[in-house]
Amino acid sequence: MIIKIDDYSDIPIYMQIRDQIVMGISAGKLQEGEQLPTVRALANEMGINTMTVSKAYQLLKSEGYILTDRKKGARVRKKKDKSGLVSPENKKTLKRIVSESRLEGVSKEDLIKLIDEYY
Amino acid sequence: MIIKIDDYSDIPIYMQIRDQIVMGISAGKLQEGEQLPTVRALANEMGINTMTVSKAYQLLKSEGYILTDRKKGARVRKKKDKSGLVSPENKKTLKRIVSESRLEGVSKEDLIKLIDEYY
Amino acid sequence: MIIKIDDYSDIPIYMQIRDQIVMGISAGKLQEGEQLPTVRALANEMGINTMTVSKAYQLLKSEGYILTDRKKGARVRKKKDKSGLVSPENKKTLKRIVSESRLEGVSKEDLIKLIDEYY
Amino acid sequence: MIIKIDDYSDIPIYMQIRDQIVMGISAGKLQEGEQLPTVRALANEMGINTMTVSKAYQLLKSEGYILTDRKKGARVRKKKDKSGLVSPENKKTLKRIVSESRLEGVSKEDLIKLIDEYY
DNA sequence: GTGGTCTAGACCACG
DNA sequence: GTGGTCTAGACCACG
Repeated sequence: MIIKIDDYSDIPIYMQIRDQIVMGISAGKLQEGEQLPTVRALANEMGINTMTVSKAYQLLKSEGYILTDRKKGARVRKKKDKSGLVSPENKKTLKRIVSESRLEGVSKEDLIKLIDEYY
Repeated sequence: MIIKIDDYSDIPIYMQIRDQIVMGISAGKLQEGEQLPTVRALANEMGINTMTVSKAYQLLKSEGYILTDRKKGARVRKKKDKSGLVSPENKKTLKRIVSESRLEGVSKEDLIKLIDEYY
Repeated sequence: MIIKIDDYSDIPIYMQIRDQIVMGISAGKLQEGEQLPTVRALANEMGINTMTVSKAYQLLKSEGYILTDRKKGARVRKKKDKSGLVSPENKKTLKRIVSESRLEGVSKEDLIKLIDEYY
Repeated sequence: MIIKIDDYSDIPIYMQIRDQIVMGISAGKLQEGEQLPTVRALANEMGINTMTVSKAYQLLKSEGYILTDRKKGARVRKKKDKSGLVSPENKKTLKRIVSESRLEGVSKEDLIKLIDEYY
């Protein structure tokens, strides 16, 4: 899996890494149990500091997306305890996106199509 | 329209103001041509810095949501040239939200219901 | 509240800070809503790096113990959503402590007295 | 006695082995004088490095839990000179656990029940 | 070789 | 002035 950083984004690098790994897991590009690149390898490859990658991994760990093993590095975790709910933060953001899109003349159907495409 | 600020949110205050005004317009709470409170009045009412409100208004202006006039103050603008498209940024965010929700066990139908509710 | 770091402890500095703040809150030394020292102030006072203090604060934030406000810095948060449960990690540790103490000849009553004292 | 290792725990493997042997002794699963498997045998059985098991045994020896004999291997030691005291480290940890549990809404009685259960 | 921790120092947006 | 982010570089325990 290739991780692409947008240098001009307002989203911090460690968060961009985190987001892309989460999306990779959801899309099945990263299989359950699959090994992630080591902190050093990813930092090297991306030309960024190990601390930044480490921050992303620790966030993913605290969120339950990955597990870290002293020997084998980080692996994708089987997510248990699924809440079945959209987080309050995501709900707020979703509401904002719907509002903005509506004002741009996007139809409800088009938004649903996007959900359908991304799901 | 009442604007509520969460001091502890990660979203900057000026952006919270901007977001709520956009949602207010989309929801019809703020009608086209309707006058917004002056920067000073809103800042006073909310107990925040005028610079913060000013920043929100400038952003809204640059995005085409409002018009400012030296005499009449700020007014809701009739949005013309609607693109009919979801912005690239919003698409990315939507994709992230769908991914996270999916991994939390949220069904596609539940996400669509939210779109339906917010639209 | 004074935070004391044990340089010889195996527990990382940022975790010692975190632990002492949690205990301070529990003991009522830090009241709900009370302001914590700024990251820089605490780092200066303790003679350590701001990143280390920042790490402690971010952990406390992610655990729901504190809130950070752009203006006022960090404050003790009213903990909602109390689980009413001892965490699995703490249960394991408690079990280990009981086992070790038992082998040292500590009576059950003495352990209960400690609980009583610390609660 | 079976020793289970959690590869993803923050507790080092050698410490997990040590902890489980201590708890095994306390629970009577390992009797006084009973022989422990050789370092090599345990390492083989668990599929881990002999150095790791060796480290656990050396720690147990230094703590007075086991005795090692070139001929007979490692045996559970009769713990003499019991201090009758909870170690300072364990006291600190206990205090932290009580604080965290209290803030989670755990009652003192529930904590005492746990002590009762584990003792 | 692995992740984890820490420092010194810098720059940034927010307000 | 505040917290947040990032770098370059170092050292550490674990295995």
